[in-house]
Amino acid sequence: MPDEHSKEKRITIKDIARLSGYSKTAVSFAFNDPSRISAKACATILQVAQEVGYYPNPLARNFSLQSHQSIGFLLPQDINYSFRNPYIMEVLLGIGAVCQKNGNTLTLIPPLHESVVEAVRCAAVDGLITQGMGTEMEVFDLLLKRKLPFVTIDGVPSTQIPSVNVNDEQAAYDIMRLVLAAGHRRIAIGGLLEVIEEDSASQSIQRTRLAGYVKALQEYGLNLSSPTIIMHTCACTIEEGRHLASILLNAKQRPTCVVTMSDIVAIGAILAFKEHHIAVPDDISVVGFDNIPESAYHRPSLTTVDQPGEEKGRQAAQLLFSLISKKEIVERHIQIPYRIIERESLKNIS
Amino acid sequence: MPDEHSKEKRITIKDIARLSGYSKTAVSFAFNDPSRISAKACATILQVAQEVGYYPNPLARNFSLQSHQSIGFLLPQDINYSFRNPYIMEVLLGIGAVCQKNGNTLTLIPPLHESVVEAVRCAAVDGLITQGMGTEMEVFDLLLKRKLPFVTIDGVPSTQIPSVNVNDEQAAYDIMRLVLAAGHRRIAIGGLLEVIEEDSASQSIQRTRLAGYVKALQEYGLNLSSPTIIMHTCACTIEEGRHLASILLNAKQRPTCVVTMSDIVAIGAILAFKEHHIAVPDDISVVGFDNIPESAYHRPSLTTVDQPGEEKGRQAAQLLFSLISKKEIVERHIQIPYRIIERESLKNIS
DNA sequence: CCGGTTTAGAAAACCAGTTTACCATGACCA
DNA sequence: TGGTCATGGTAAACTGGTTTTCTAAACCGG
Repeated sequence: MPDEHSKEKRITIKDIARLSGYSKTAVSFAFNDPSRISAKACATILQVAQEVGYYPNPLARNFSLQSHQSIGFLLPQDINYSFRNPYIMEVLLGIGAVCQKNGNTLTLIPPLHESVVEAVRCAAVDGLITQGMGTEMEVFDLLLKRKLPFVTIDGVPSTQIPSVNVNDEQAAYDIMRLVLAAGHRRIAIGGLLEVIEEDSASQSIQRTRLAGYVKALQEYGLNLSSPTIIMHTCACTIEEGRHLASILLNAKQRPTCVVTMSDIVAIGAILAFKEHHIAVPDDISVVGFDNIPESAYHRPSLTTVDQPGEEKGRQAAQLLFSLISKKEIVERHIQIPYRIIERESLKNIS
Repeated sequence: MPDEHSKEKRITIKDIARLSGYSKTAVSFAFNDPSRISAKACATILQVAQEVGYYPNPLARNFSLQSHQSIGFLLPQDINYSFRNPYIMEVLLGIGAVCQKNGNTLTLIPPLHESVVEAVRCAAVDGLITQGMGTEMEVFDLLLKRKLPFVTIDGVPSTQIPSVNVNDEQAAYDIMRLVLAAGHRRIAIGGLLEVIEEDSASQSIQRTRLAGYVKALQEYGLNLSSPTIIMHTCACTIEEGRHLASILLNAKQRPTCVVTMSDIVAIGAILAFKEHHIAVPDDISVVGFDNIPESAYHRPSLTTVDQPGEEKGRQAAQLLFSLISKKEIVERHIQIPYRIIERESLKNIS
């Protein structure tokens, strides 16, 4: 007898029905709607359940109710990528707070077998939130086909897809104007810039921001092809920020300011500059995007765009729960205010 | 007609069976074990499924398989508490990486109706990981009753419960010795110290660490009742760290060193000291525990105990998956090495 | 050409709840 | 005394898959 409990079966609602002398229905009501049965019956059933340690099986219950009591957060890449970014943690915190309030859990959905689509197919959630996804039509099509409600954060606006964003183009415009007004003309831009190829099928928030940068540059007679504008693709990690900086250090003509699309990249860049004894902002200015908490404490503190991640998460989750419960939706496209935060990392050189 | 699709029912395996001319069984095999049916049948079925956009319902599938394809992370308190602590994020990252590798999702389980027990009852997961929970017997009893595999991180060791820890007592001893060797005798200790009341029913990791502190203190002829030792209860948040500092500022005899049980608390304290123009470490030393990434970047950098959160998460998750799959368990109590990290925040005053 | 094995597929059981539809019983009332 | 209604409870249907068991046909060697 290798396992003395091998015969032991899980206790089910049937057992409680048998033990208490009532029906399955009665047991179900005892747990879910006591008013449907007499107080005596309810007490008896709960008593029996208590004694044998029974509680309705969550899996069966969810199946029967056709609900998971959980919403998902789709990780577009490897978990390392998202979790190392404090901005995303802020977003997650906001989402989590709403989940908690609504008695739901929050399911983090990493790519399955390296595939986001596969993960979405199998996602056991009542709805989900994406962050930073461009127009990955395969994913969205699948979600629509599965009739799974979803909300995008930092996705591409102006579609039928419910979204939460700041006005990214305007924010990008504002910060680039600030940079230009500070006298910078040799400017490096770091972001996921493969989108630059004018392939309109691959929209993304980075491109939206780029449009804002361009608008500002044009007011100063510059554009992305100007010889003093350096563009470099760079994912949102601290390492990529370091890498970006090292590239720029070796550039023939070093830029006077690095405009990044993420604070974490900006901080990575600053760390690398420091290691090479390039002073920020005296030798080179750096600006970010997001305003993560660290940006205020960091030395030098970071000039950046404040977008409230927690608030975005909260709003997205609230919208998602509205969609799930088919409540009347007031507004499917939520825009959160942003603020330009001027701090130490941008120096006026004019 | 308010909803033109109101009649529309979800497509099920039955529909595909009917449309393809095969049985439910065949359809199931087509998706899960194509070798059980002919290539032709499989192709036909998948073709039909593709056309109508069918994919097995995850909820029903999980129910049938009696598996959630997900493990849980139990948030012992409000989500704000955990998510604001980078150490816990490190742990989560480690857990998440293993989930991703195993094709599972990671479910964050906040308290349900303010109750952790209730949350555990309803948790739709195959197993779960707790962090920083003391001997909350109600929760553990419930888990055992539900036969839900689980692993504790930073829990109380020396029980039958699978656990992942560093040697907390030894680590606490080591860092306190370092503090004492640096000449400090007026020492404040910040942690969840309600456990000090000798109520052995309420064990916790904080108490384990306290034992290590006491051991070191005794070697210098001190103990927790010595007039120069100040104890103050303090949860693991940056605000509590600030609060701790403000308390100490008003103490009759200010300590020369603050020993905290968490870097986040240490950083909070340093921020508050700074605001009151108390220099760290010149006016007062501070040491932490965890060695979160910020501790290295912070000014002053933090003397602390390095415990690899990500590694702990990874090990715990691996252990949990072993438990779930009933694999032979090599070791149910994993101890991870720690290191004392000497940096700027502790000053030698002897 | 016969008996045994393999293969392809189908029927039915199973997972563990919730919910609908219905049936007693007794009270109340005309 | 018969009709209506409220109460308390039950049987059966339903959620949508997977898996076991079984059968018919194909295959195969002697």
